[in-house]
Amino acid sequence: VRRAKPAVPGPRAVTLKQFAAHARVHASTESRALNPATRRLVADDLAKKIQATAATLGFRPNAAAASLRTGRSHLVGVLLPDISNPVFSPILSGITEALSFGGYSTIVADVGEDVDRQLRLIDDLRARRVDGFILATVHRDDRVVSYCLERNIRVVLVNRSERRPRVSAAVSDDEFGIELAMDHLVKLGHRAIGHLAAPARLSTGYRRLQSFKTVVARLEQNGKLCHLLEADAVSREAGAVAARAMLAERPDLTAIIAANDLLALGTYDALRELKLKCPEDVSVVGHNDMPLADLVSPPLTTVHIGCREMGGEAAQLLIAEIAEPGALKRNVVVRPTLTVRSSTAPPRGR
Amino acid sequence: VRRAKPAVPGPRAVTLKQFAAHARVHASTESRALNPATRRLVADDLAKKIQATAATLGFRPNAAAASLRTGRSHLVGVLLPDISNPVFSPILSGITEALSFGGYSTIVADVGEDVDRQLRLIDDLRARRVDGFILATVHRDDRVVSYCLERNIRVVLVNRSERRPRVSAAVSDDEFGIELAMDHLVKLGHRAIGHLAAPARLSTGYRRLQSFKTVVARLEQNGKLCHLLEADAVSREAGAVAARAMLAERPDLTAIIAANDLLALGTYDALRELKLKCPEDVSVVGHNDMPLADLVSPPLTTVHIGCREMGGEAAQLLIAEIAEPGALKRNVVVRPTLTVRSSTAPPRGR
DNA sequence: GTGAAAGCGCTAACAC
DNA sequence: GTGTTAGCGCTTTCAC
Repeated sequence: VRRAKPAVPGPRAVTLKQFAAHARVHASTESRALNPATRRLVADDLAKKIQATAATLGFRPNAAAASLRTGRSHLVGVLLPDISNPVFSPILSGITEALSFGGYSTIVADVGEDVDRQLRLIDDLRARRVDGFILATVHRDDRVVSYCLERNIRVVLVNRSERRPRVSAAVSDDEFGIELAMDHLVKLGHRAIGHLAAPARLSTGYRRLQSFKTVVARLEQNGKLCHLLEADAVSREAGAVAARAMLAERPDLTAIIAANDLLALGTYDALRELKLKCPEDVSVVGHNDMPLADLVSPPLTTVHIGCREMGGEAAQLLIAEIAEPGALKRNVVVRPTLTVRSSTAPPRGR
Repeated sequence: VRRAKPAVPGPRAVTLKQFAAHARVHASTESRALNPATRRLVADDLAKKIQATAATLGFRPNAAAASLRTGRSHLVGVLLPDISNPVFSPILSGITEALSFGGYSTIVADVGEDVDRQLRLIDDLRARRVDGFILATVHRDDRVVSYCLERNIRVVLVNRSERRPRVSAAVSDDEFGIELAMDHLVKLGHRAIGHLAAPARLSTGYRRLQSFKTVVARLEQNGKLCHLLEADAVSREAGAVAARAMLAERPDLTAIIAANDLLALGTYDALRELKLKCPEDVSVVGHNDMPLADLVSPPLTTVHIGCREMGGEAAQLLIAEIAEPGALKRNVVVRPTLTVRSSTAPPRGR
């Protein structure tokens, strides 16, 4: 951190005291009238009058002073692994909407996968006395979560979750999503299906992979027809690398289920290189239905997740956690659906 | 705003005073050693020792208390018109990176186009004593900017700018971008070119449109061959509506320059409906080169803007503005390039 | 239902 | 170069 110039202090704003004097009431009364939690302590008509003048004159009490006094900030930190992954737009949008409805502002940090950086950011935001965190970054066994738990920091998870249910989380039903994808492909006639998994350290990678195995077993078909490969990262590039490797080893595959849309797009890249056509030669299914998934070529068949909804649920979970830190941890699971577009078709020769 | 439950206060953390006692120094010395701006007031070895222990024990002074004392918060508010527009990912990423390097955290608000909502959010964040704002929302004549100027709030603009140079801004060279697009199409042999403009209340809409007119005039070609239409909004849907109208009126157009990528994607939708092929029947050029522009079908030829860089520049401008509020306003213009992909080709019959 | 007063934790002017 | 002290603006206990 570099601090270039000594930053001139901003203009001092009107204080509660000044404003109260103007309205001919005591600062305490003013404070009580303006705070939703204490408003009922003030005579109803007086409270209304105070709120009205505050609204018209645009007076807002200094949040830093309030925070110093109360130990709470109405600020929430959100840690994202990769803001340029379009799937986080609707998640973030759902989070901020629900939080702002609850009176909270959101500080977003794009921290990447580096756990030490994540920890540093947690400390930065803790110095700001944020009331809690929403993590979209967690591994199945996450040091950041441990760190928060040890320090009594309120935290919930979104999209990804941990192996152990130590904290509340809002996630999609990963197993069911893969079932939807598999059912769809099997109905189309595919038998040699590959799964391009996300790293197993991520719940989305792990659980979708497990589900794939389960479904393969349940179908009682020849498991050898299917194939598995884990990508090194969640990105288009990692998807391309993994898909290339998978198709090199198993050129007989007629369909690939990617653990998410970015990996699916990487698969597109690999297919293009290999001069294979999608869906004619290989069908591809994604996961998440991120914005623009309908516009890529071919439009991507993918497991649709209600991301805004999931973000909103995570926000609610955090608000509940802040209100009652000891309460039981909850797991909110949103049910995905399959959005069929043009990247899937019956296999060649049918 | 609803406040559900009375939110239990978080655990009180270690104070500067306690921590100073632990290190056997006075709180003032501790404070000075920990603050980059006052570190030089403390004996060098002592400062180093204090910083080291603070780092290992993870001590951070309460930012709310510091903010109350200094009137500054090292918080910046960023107002976006539409977080789900992928072009804002790299802009935001550039902003937060540069700001965090300067010691600032970022509060992002997705406020839409509603000016009253924007004003309300400005007030919310002002109550938090943010040190300044970066606006990606402005109109060519913007009430929010006026509001900030009247109240001495530090503010800079990104991506869009105002008609008058009242505040600093980081923008792309809109005129040059259109020139690049036009040159490209003309070289391919197009003569009947349409421009799908963004709303003229936005600088990007206005300036790209003006540039289109200028270039048409300069080419001394038959201006009547060209065509203009302004979309109602910056969205794929508005782009589809406008493109449909444009092609209904002028079926002879062989190319369309959209004022941005979302409008270009809407144009794709319209072409698909009309059973016209891109680029065979109609070439399309976008603007911004947002993430995934290379993956849509066909891959979009578009004016590439260094969005991360632009966001970073905006952050620098705000940091300068905070340090020296009276200083001359600056306009940082990043120069775009043309990224040619597959949505442009020579017109039919050549 | 309203007023008085203390104090949250920090920084910066001042004293030495 | 370090210590002392006052006070930023709010909330909340207590008194009335």
